[in-house]
Amino acid sequence: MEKNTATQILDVAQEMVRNRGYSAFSYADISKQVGIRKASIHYHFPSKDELVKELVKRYREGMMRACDRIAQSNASLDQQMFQFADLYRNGLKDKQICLCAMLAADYAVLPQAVQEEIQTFFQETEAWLTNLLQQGCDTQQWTCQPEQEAKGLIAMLQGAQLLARSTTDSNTTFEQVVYPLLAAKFPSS
Amino acid sequence: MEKNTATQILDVAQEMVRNRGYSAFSYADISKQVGIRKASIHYHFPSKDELVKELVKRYREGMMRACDRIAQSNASLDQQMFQFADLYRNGLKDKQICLCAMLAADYAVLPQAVQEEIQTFFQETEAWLTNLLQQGCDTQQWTCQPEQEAKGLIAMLQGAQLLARSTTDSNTTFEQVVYPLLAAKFPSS
DNA sequence: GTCTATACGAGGATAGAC
DNA sequence: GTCTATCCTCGTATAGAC
Repeated sequence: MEKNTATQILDVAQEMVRNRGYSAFSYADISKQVGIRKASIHYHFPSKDELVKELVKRYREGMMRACDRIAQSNASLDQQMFQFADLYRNGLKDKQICLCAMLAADYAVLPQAVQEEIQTFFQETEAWLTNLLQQGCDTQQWTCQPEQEAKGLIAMLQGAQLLARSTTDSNTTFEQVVYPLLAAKFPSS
Repeated sequence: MEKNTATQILDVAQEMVRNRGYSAFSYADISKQVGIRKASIHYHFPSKDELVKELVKRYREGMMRACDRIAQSNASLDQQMFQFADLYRNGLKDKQICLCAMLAADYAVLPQAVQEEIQTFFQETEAWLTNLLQQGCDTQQWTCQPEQEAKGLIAMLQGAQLLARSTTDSNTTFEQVVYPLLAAKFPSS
């Protein structure tokens, strides 16, 4: 099954934003990779702002679907923790960081609609993780303050991706940082 | 004592890069704030690449001086830990993140000379922090694997700054994440 | 050192033909 | 839906006068 043009545009745009940020990608860049003219992109996405807003929305929804798949699996809580972290490691392919981490850096230059999507992304992710930690708390597997802990973990995951960018062995860096810490914090029961 | 023009340019440029990133600031922006014409900036910094390279160099050296001041104070190891974290919290004024965190995000579009400066920044910071942790290890105050732990802490600090950007109460967010974690990990002796 | 003037390309966006 | 053609603005950078 072939992807429609709008989807192709979003796919290419996503890769570019994650690599270069909001200000450093252009319709011309997309044009080359998708194989249509600049003007044609405006048919699908009237403005750059619109395009990026749709992009973040799609990304956010995909993230929540991935989280829900984890929650609905039969995995133990600590396994779920690691699967969540894996979302970030797998995202790191080709040194690309999380779309919303990149856009959090670019926050000051984003149109308001996009800023709001970003906020929602982090709120939802944090809420999901808080819920997972709360379960571990309830069953006395882990001692923790779920909300703070959730914020801290997300900070570490996003930060680890950022650091990994400027390192030759990016995957190694990420794993070196993240997995030992998780293993220490969330022992399997 | 008045600042010379080159310093004023760097100061303004630093604020702009930390706010908007490498691609989203221009000579025109600096021009307005410093009060000279675009062309005059080229006298001090022939190209944007040169300017940013100097900027990162200055920032890196300032960071190392700040770290050395901490190390040479009479503070206990855990106090030094908190003072190090404070460098990041204080840097967060006006939601500006660490210059090198921003440029780590922009890494893919940076000229090579700047990429190398960034790498050096993180290497030096990590080395300094590793050394501090090693001391705590040696005196058996903390049990830890200094290198991994250093990477993890820096990741968390940079990540916390990033998250704090897209939050209304940025300082609160940062402190909520960072201080409880430090207090737990590095109890005062 | 700073200015004016200018070159030249890239960026986002629109109009109108097909 | 996609194209060509075009507009206008902004970006980096240079030349040369003061």
